[in-house]
Amino acid sequence: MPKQTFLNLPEEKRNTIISASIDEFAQYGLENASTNRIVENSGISKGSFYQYFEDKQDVFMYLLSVLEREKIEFFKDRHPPSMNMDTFQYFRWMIKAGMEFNSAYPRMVQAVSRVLLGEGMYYGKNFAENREKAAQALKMMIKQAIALGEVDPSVNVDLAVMIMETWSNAISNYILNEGMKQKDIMKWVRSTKTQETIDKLLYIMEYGLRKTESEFTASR
Amino acid sequence: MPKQTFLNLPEEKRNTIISASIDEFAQYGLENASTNRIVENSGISKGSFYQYFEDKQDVFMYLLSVLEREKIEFFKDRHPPSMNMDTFQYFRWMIKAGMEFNSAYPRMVQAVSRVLLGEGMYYGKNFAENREKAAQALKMMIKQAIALGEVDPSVNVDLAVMIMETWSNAISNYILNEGMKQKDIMKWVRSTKTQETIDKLLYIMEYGLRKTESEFTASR
DNA sequence: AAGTCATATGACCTGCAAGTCACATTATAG
DNA sequence: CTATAATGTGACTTGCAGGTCATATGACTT
Repeated sequence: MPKQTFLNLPEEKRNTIISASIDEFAQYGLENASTNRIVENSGISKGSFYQYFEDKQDVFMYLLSVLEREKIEFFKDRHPPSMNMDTFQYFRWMIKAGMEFNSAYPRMVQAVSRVLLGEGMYYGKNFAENREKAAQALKMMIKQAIALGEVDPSVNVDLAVMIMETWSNAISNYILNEGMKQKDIMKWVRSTKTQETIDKLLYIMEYGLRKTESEFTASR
Repeated sequence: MPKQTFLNLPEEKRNTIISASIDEFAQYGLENASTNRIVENSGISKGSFYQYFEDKQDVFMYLLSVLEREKIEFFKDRHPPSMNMDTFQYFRWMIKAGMEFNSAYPRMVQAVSRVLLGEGMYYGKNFAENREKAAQALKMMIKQAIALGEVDPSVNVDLAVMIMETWSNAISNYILNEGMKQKDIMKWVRSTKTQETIDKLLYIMEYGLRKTESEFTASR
């Protein structure tokens, strides 16, 4: 975590540094990020950097914590529209709310996902707990869904977790990548077309790629 | 591509170098791979390395080409068991044959996927064509499947490609990671249990996670 | 004004990467 | 056996990384 010195800084200066760090991580990941470049781009000296942070991983951890705080804040007064949703409806709500959040903090989310998904896998177990937490929540959800008879009970729970994680990441990545190309990402995410794309993707997760008797219609 | 000097080398020496490179890429990816370490671990001198290859990317490209050659060789006399398979059956056969291949060259596949999936996304467009080729084949397959009424025609083709790529990578990664923990990866991949896991995963891709009237039974 | 403390600085250290090159060794040919 | 071409070598250069530290600046106290 950052040292007190950093927290004492005027907000503007803090933001400049954080912003430069986000850019650096988004472009180079954690391992290849350069403190020298961060320092240059935020207009502070090398020495100052090390008076603020332990090292670049410390900066990243701070980023993570900020993102988490923002997420809690964001979800604080957001609740599923109804109490009687099934697991898939709930998941859909969650994904969509997640996309709303992502489009509110696109650069930060991009930087963090790049590191977590790209290097987190191979980067010791620094982030293991981070993934573990999300996985646990999903696991609970799936167990419940099986108990409620919504998910095929013959599906191994851990496999199901893997599948939902994969889907969640894929959708998130897709929306973020496409969204970053737009001029107004939030507007784009909220557009009917994008929402329908998300619906369709989740529909496929739910019912599969194969054409069946009950068909998805984009209009509903 | 490697220089003639490398190709003139006795096979054994070539293999030592390639093997060291695979280990290096598998552990560090392309960007963070060190020619110094490769050179140490293969017992050649720095100078020799640069008489064999342009740089480490050159080595990796060679690895890619070897893998592709081996794959062509491997699939040369492997054909789907029947002519009247639908798209999903064909995909299933393809995935399973792919897993067979992976378990024949686990380290090489691991190194290559790590680089392609981990860095390829952000690494300029050096590998763009590589992905493009696979995507094109998938796209054809899906278009055909839609034409045959096997896949929901309302599904956007590019989305479907993304989904099948994602599934394919997820399964491949899962099997490779689990497989590397086993003492005999090929035996493990061929085991009934593993095959059933693959079947289940593909079944879910096909019919979705939601419990429906027609249920998958592991025994068939 | 003098003293004290937090903050800022950039030259400087070490370490390791990529890549080069003059020279040594070995193979091949005449 | 000698001359020539091919291959092998590792010390060296350059570049940039992470990280340190003596010194400077400036704000606040008394």
